[in-house]
Parts: sequence; C-alpha cells; structure tokens
Amino acid sequence: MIPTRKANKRQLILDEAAKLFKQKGFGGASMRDLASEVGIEAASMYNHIKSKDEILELICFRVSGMYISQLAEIEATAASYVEKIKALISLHIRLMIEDGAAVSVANHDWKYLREPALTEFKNARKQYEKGFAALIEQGIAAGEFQPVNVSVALFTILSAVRWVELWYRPGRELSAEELEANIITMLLTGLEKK
Amino acid sequence: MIPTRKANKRQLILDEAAKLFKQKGFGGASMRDLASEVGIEAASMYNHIKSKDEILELICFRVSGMYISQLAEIEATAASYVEKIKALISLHIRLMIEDGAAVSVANHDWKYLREPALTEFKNARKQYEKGFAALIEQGIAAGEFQPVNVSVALFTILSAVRWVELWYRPGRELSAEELEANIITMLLTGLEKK
DNA sequence: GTCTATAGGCGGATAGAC
DNA sequence: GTCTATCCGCCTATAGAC
Repeated sequence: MIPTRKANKRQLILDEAAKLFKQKGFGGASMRDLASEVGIEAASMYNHIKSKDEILELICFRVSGMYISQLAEIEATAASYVEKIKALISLHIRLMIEDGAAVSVANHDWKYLREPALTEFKNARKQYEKGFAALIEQGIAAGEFQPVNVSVALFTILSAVRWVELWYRPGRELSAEELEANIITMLLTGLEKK
Repeated sequence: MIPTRKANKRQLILDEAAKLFKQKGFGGASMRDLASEVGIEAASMYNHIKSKDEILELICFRVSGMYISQLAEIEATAASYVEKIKALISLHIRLMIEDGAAVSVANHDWKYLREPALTEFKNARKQYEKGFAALIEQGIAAGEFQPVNVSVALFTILSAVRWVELWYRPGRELSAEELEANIITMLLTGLEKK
C-alpha cells in the first residue's frame, strides 16, 4: 500500500509548516508556533526533521519538482503552442488551488533558503522559465503568437496566475473552471474588444 | 525652500529602511542592520523615529497615498476607458521603477502593520481596487472591453505589473518605455495572434 | 544627537529523563 | 518519541553619560 502524504508525523509537520509560512512568512513563524499546530512540543519536532531550514527546503523543492515534471509532459505533447500555453496556465492555477500553501511558500520564501539549496533552487526555477520561454518563442516563430518581447510575455503570464493564491477561496462566486477560462481569455485575447 | 526627500536624517532612515525591507523582509531586517546602512548606532535612530513599526507605517501609507491620488487624477480626465486603463498601467510601472523599494514594501510587508494601521491600510487598498474595478466595469458597459469577469481582469492587471519590481534593472535590454508598451500589448490585446 | 550599556523577551536548537 | 529544562544568541527599545 502506498502511504498517503499525511501518513506520518513528518509529513504532518511539513503540511502545517507550509500553512504557517504562508500566513506569517518564514521568519515570522516560530518553531514553537509550528509545534503548537502539530500538537507536540517544539523539541519533539526534531525527532522528525533536522532543522527549520530543512523544512523550507523540502517544501520548496517538492514544488519546483512538480512544475518541472509537468512542464516536461506538456512539452512532449503534439498540441499547438496556443494549447501548450493554455495547459501551462491551467497547471499553475490547478497547483495553486490544490496545493496553495506550498506553492505560496516556494514563491515567496525561497529567498530564505541557505546555500547550497538557494543556488540549486534558483537554477531549477531558471530551467523552468527557460522551457516556458522557449514555448512562447516557438509560438511566435510559428505565427501563433504576436511578436511580443518573450520575457515580458513570460513574466506577465507567471505573475498573472500568482494572484490566484491571494484571491481564490473554495466556494467563491467563481468556480475553478470559470476562473481558469477568464484568466486564459485575459492573457491570450486581452481585455480590449476589437 | 521646499526640503527634498533626503534633506534630513529621518528621511534617510526611511529610504534605507525601504531598501532593506525589500531585500530581507520586514522581519529579517534588524534595526542594527538599518543603523549600519545609515551610518549610526541602532540606539541613535530612536531620536528620529519612534519604532520599527512606525517606519513600516510611514513607508506603506506614503505609497498608498500616491496610488490613490493618482487614481483620482486619472478618473477625472475625459479620456476613453482604454486610455484610462493604459494610464493606470503606466502609473504602476512608473512608480515601480522610480520608487521600487517603497512600492515593494507596501506590496509585501503591509501584513506586518499593527492595528489600527493594518485595517486602515487594507481599507485604502480596497478603496483603490474599487476605483480601478469601476473603470473596468464602465469600460465593459461602454463596449470598449470584452465582457470578462471584473475581478479577474483587475487582479490580472495588478499582478502583471508587479513582476516589474523583480525583473527591471536600469540598463536592461528593454527601456522603461518599451517595457510599458509590451505589457500594455499583452494585457489589452493578448498574446494570441488573431 | 550620538554613544555605550543593558534590560527583557523570543528565537532555534540540544541534553537527558522517562 | 515526547517531555521539561536550558543554552546562547539576536531582537527592539530604553537609560543615562557626554
């Protein structure tokens, strides 16, 4: 039987840490806070994790791993570039909704990683951005996209999906599917009516 | 004679604080760090400011004040809704480039404000967002914009201009004007070629 | 207005009993 | 594996000399 993510206390600590870091920031969340959420004393957590820094690393690299493996899958499909970019936007929104706390930590608190993890994480992110940018570039070359600056297009898309973290609540007026459809409309066809 | 912003030591402290908070976060930047940047001892700063919290408040409310007053000016013009939205996008990019550290702190560290400042800041931001959303809504009603969900459009635009803070360096391949033109293209006409 | 010294609290992490 | 007790360092802020 494959253990679920919450099977052991170690994973419970990581999940609660993600929520707490998202809420208070890495620096603002203390090990005593975290222990209280988990239901044990701070000292007891050190039987499950090595340090507070290790917790941050585990969260950040789990998230970067998800993005990179999913990008590889999308790259390998035979879809058009428009479809591939739509799939990437959909991926970001879905991960944000399903695993929001961890994604949020990887987005905001990665800078508190210590070397060598910091450099490793930056490289992973750069690798992801390069793959994403290549799809935009190829889409422009293929005539599917407007000849916009590739970096601007890349970061506009990446940023535009980030606010979902701040805004989305399950049971909001908009369903996840409607949210996704609206963001894709904004990014691919723009606000202005032509 | 009107004093410039750097005329007194108090303002120097605020400017250095904005840079430091942007770099390390409010919690990660200590008063000793800040004093070292200013060139005095930590204790000496308390002759110019009341507390670390006061520094954060002064930075955040200066920024929110700028946005709100500029929004009022744009609302009062006779331009089309397309032009008004373009002016707002331009405002965000310009403030980010000219006063990036303070804007960044107001974007990220406002959550460390203490009551009653926290509630006051949230209300100011909500007021700004409502004004911005109203322009989008009126633009849709006037037939200038696509009938997209107003909140989605608003937050997509607000987020899309935020990454400029992470990306823009004076002397990058793209000038501020080109950057602005490219972002406006992305947001108003979209990535896809039609 | 700046300094040195320090108060008083909270941080991460460890030792050792059970 | 969990606890209590504790180390030691850094934090914001203040007191008081100059």
